[in-house]
Amino acid sequence: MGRPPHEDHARQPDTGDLVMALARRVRRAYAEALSEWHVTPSQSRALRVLAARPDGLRPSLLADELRIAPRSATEVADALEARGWVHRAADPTDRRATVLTLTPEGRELVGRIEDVRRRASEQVLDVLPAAQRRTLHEILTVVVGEDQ
Amino acid sequence: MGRPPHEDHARQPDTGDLVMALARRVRRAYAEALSEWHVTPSQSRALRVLAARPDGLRPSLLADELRIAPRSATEVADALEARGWVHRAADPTDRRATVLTLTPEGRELVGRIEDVRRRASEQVLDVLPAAQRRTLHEILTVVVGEDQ
DNA sequence: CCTCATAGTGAGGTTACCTCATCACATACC
DNA sequence: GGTATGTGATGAGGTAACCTCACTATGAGG
Repeated sequence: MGRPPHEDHARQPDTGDLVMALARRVRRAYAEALSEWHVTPSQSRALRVLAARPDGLRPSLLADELRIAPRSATEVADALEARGWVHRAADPTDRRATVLTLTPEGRELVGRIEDVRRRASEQVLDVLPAAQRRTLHEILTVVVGEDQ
Repeated sequence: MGRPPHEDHARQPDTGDLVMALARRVRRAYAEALSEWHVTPSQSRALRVLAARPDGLRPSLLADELRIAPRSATEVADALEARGWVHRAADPTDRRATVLTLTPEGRELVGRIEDVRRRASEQVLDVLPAAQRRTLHEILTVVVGEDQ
């Protein structure tokens, strides 16, 4: 009963490996850029989501977007509020709920971070000629574009 | 003093974003596969490194390969030893040092995991036609191939 | 042999998550 | 309109996977 391919550890990385390796690099470059403003990666993700929702959103919805537990979204919101980047307001339509909005300082920061982040990922992809970079972008759009 | 592009939150994700999103998927698929054997991702990374070094290696070198602190490599080794997948032996050439080697069970497990892992990443990339998948692989090889 | 570097590890901390329990409020039902 | 049941946020407490710092045992060079 054969399962032969165990033996060959002639390790040619598969595409999944490569994706992971590249992601690690982007993450590193990004995190380094972020550390300048003392923003953790998880905070920056939340800031991005909030920036995309100018009307604000509830912690529970933030949790959905970040794909984390509601309780964890509260935590991220705590941190961002403590830094003065988000504001908690009572939801007028539901007195249990809270609405998170970026403060002006938060919005300002998101703008700066966004620039830096983009630059970080460009830097990693710089080794590619423009045509390949475009191709990569297209292909990735297809893969990621599936379901949401 | 212009910094105009802050305004356009017409969020077209950049390539870095896409890479991260894809990596998240591969990671998810992989982690799910791993959970079947109750192996954590960090353990699986260490197992892979050990499998590539049949002569065994010291915790400090494992740390280098995994790009984590030496102390953390000790921890991973502890966990793997407790599960019976690696063995700690005294280094005959240096009495301070330890050599980590996979046990037969460990080697067996690595083989199985490797199969599953490959399958998981294939599953994510399945949406691509073969030609694009090949192109993706090539491009990623270029980007990642730079310095190790 | 004495100093200094190195290998591994104990102690204790951090980040970013988690679950479970609790409380206030909302909604549905009779 | 009161009661059951659900939902939003959060307190309490836990975990994985890292980290730094301090310590011990050993090695290596002058």
